[in-house]
Amino acid sequence: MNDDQLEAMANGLHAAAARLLRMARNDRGQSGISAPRLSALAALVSGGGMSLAALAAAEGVAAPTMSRIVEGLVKDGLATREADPANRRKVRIAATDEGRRRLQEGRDRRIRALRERLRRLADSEQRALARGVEVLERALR
Amino acid sequence: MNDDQLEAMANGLHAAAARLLRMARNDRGQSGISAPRLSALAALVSGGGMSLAALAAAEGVAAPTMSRIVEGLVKDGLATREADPANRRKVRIAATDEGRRRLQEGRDRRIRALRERLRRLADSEQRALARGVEVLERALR
DNA sequence: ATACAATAGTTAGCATCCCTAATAACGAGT
DNA sequence: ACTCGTTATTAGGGATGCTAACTATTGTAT
Repeated sequence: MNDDQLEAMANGLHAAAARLLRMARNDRGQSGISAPRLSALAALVSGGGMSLAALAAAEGVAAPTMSRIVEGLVKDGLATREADPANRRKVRIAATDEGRRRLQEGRDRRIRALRERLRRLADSEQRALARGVEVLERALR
Repeated sequence: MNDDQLEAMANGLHAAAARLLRMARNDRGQSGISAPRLSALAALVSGGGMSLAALAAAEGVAAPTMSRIVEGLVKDGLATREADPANRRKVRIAATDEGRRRLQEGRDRRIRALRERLRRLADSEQRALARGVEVLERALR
């Protein structure tokens, strides 16, 4: 594909991501957990326990920002924060069972809403989109 | 496609959107305009001048929130805010030439970065993704 | 061993962003 | 004129994000 075609595609992707983002933001109120906390919690669940710096890097935010997000998670019983025995400067942050449960609930709700939209598509469109998503995941990795 | 397949696709889409969102957020610092302001400015440019309520609805935020975003845009010379002559309760918000220029710059940079990633894909993948994006736009409309 | 530098987190302070509730200004109907 | 609805702004509270400054711990060099 030529540059113009690639650019048109990039444009469409950008617009679609913005729309998905808005849907996710509007969902935020339902779960009782803000988007940044939910996202950090997801990183903890999928990546296992990790240090603050690792979590901050994974989420693309500065350490102080993550420190406060974790503070909120701990206060709400969704994560634990304990000193690393080997290196007492480090903290080991991990999701609690409650955190895992709440995360699953929130994700389920968002995914379900999205799934309902996808269900309305024709079968050939669904397959085309599935293929596109596969490619997109590779492209963004 | 069955429910499980649709759900897997929704999951992938969700993850990809989160990644795109993060890329966009990290770009924010380059333009000197925050994401909400950039987004509101884009709505003004594409939709022409509009009232505060219309802009707030278009962006999916409450009126007071949009009032402050517009305040920032006006302060930075990116938009104008003037009373509607026909109904003096309303304000007519519009992008300035400078606003249009800055928006274009920011969007170009983001789109360009995305385009470079897409360029690395095989041609068949590019076509598959283009088709997927078309479908996605229809699904989200 | 002591001094100094590097690393890991937290605190402090500032600028948004987002909301609801209350307020101000205007327009329309009685 | 009075009242009610509409439109936008102000007030106030909670989060998120940053950089700079601080504490605590660990590593290194003399």
